[in-house]
Amino acid sequence: MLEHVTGRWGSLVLAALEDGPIRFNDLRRRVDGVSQKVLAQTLQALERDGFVCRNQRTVFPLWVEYTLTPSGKDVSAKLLDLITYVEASMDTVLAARQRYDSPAPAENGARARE
Amino acid sequence: MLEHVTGRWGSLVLAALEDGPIRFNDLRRRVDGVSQKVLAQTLQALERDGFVCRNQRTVFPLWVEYTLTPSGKDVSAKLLDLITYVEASMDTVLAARQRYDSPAPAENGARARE
DNA sequence: CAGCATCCTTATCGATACTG
DNA sequence: CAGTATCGATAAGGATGCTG
Repeated sequence: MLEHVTGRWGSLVLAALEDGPIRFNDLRRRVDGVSQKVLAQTLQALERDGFVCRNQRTVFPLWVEYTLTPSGKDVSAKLLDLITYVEASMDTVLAARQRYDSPAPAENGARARE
Repeated sequence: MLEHVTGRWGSLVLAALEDGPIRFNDLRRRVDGVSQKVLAQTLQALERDGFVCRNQRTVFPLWVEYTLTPSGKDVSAKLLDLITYVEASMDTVLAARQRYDSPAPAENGARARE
């Protein structure tokens, strides 16, 4: 169940829902890269868990909009906090990766723990 | 890169590292269900991203311990906030699932519970 | 102890086509 | 528009055996 919210798509969908009600295809465009199949699955899982609310219009023109439930908002806020932090750390992370990927550093006086 | 920290194993590993330095096999026991292969992969990804620090003892008895870096601590804290909230919502979520999974409510007049 | 290499089984995802 | 159904590719994950 944690994976529903922390997983790749779950977190992006919850984040995208932050800005209010949104319809399926708009959401799909917003969450760039998600296929409609996966988006449907993700939304169903989140709805089942009570984090998003599905609101269907049954007369023409018909559409479905999704919103966050109260607990969905809580989760989404915490998620966004995390995502924002991680995005802000991008540069640092990329630098860390280069250090990690580059050839072994020269030996100076410092040693690993003994 | 976000998936490294939000993914199933990444988040659990970061959360497990909250309590301070821990060795590989202890970590493996702590993060219940992770295989050693996946744990090694996860740790490498997190180390590469600069969220965890690997500290290897090169003399006998040899072991490796992992700790959170400063940014790792930040991420871990935010993650733990989320995990704690989600865990606390378990009951609510399970109830929501039962509602979702139960047979469709009658369509005219008689409504399920609303 | 920590971790790599290999094989093999699943789960996940994308593309496509079709329905209410 | 908002999905469902099916198929095939591919990536993730487990089991086992081996190494510094």
